[in-house]
Amino acid sequence: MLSKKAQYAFHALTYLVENKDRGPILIAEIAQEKHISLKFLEQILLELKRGGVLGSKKGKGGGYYFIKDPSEVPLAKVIRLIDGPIALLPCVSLNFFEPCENCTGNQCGLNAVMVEVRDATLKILEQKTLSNISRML
Amino acid sequence: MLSKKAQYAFHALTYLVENKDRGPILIAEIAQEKHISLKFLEQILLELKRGGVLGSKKGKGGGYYFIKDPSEVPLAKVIRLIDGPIALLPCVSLNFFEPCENCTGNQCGLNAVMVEVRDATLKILEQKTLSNISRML
DNA sequence: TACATAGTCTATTAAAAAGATAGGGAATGT
DNA sequence: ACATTCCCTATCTTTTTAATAGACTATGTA
Repeated sequence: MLSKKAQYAFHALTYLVENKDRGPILIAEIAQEKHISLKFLEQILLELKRGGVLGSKKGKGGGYYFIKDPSEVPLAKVIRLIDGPIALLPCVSLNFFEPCENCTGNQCGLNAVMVEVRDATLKILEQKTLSNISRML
Repeated sequence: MLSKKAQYAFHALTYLVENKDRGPILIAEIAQEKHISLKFLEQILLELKRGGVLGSKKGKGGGYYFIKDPSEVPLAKVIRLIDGPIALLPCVSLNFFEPCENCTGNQCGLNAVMVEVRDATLKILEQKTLSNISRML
C-alpha cells in the first residue's frame, strides 16, 4: 500500500496539475483544498522539489509550480521519491536493490515471480504520468 | 514491499513444498533450515493453518503439511493472509476495500491507474502458485 | 530599509506497525 | 505417565509513519 504521505503527494500534485495555469500555488491553498495538514504538506512538497518534480518561489506571489510538464513525470517517480521501492522484494528492486541471502547462488523461485510483478507494475507506473491522474480535460 | 513475515512465510512454504513427500515437517526444522526465529515462525505457520493453506499434527511425528496441493494455492492468497491488501490504495482493494473521500463522487484519476496496477499484479499473483516458487523439478 | 509573505530546514513527539520473545496450555503418540 | 510438538496470548522492543513546532531564509513591495 502507498503511505498516506504518498497519497497526499498525489492529491497535491493533482491540484497543481489542475491549476497549473495560475502560476505558483500556495502550500496553504493546497492544504486547505485537499484537507492535508499544512506542515506535513510542506515536507512533502519539499521532497518533490528536491526530487526535481516541482519548483518553488518564496515571498509574495510565491508558491509551488511544475518545473517540467506533468506529462513528463511518471507516477513511478513520485512513488519512489516519497515511499521508496515499488518492487515487492528488495532483491528485485531496480532502484533500491538489496541482495538477500536466499537468492544468491541458487536462484529462488519467488524472485522470478516478483520480477514479473515488478515489470507488470512498472509498465503502467512508468507510462502513466501526472497528466493522467487529473479528470480535467 | 512484502513484510519480513510474508517473506518468511514464503521461505517456509518453499521448504514445505520441497519436502512435502516426507510427511509432517517440524517447525523447528524449518526455522533452522531457513534461519527464521522459531517463535516467530510458529505464529506464521499458525496463520497459514488458519487460512486453510496448511494442516498440522501435534505430538511425536507431528508437524506441518499441505492440506491442499501447493499448485492450488495462489501466491496472492499467502500475501493476503500475512500482509493484507495487495492493491496500492484502499479504495481499489478487492479484499480490503475502504472508500476514500476523494474517490467518491467525482472519480479521481489516480483510482483508475491503481485499478490497472492491481489487475496487472493480480493476474500474476493469482495465477502463480506455491508450486511455482520452488526450483526443484 | 523595513516589513510582511511564503517557502526551508531540522528537531521532536505521538501513535501505530513490525519484528521478535516468552511461557503456559492442549493434543498426541508411545 | 511422559515426552513431544503444536496452540495461544501476552508482552516487549524497534522501527516507521504521521504529525507538529519553531526558528531561519529568500523575496517582493511600500
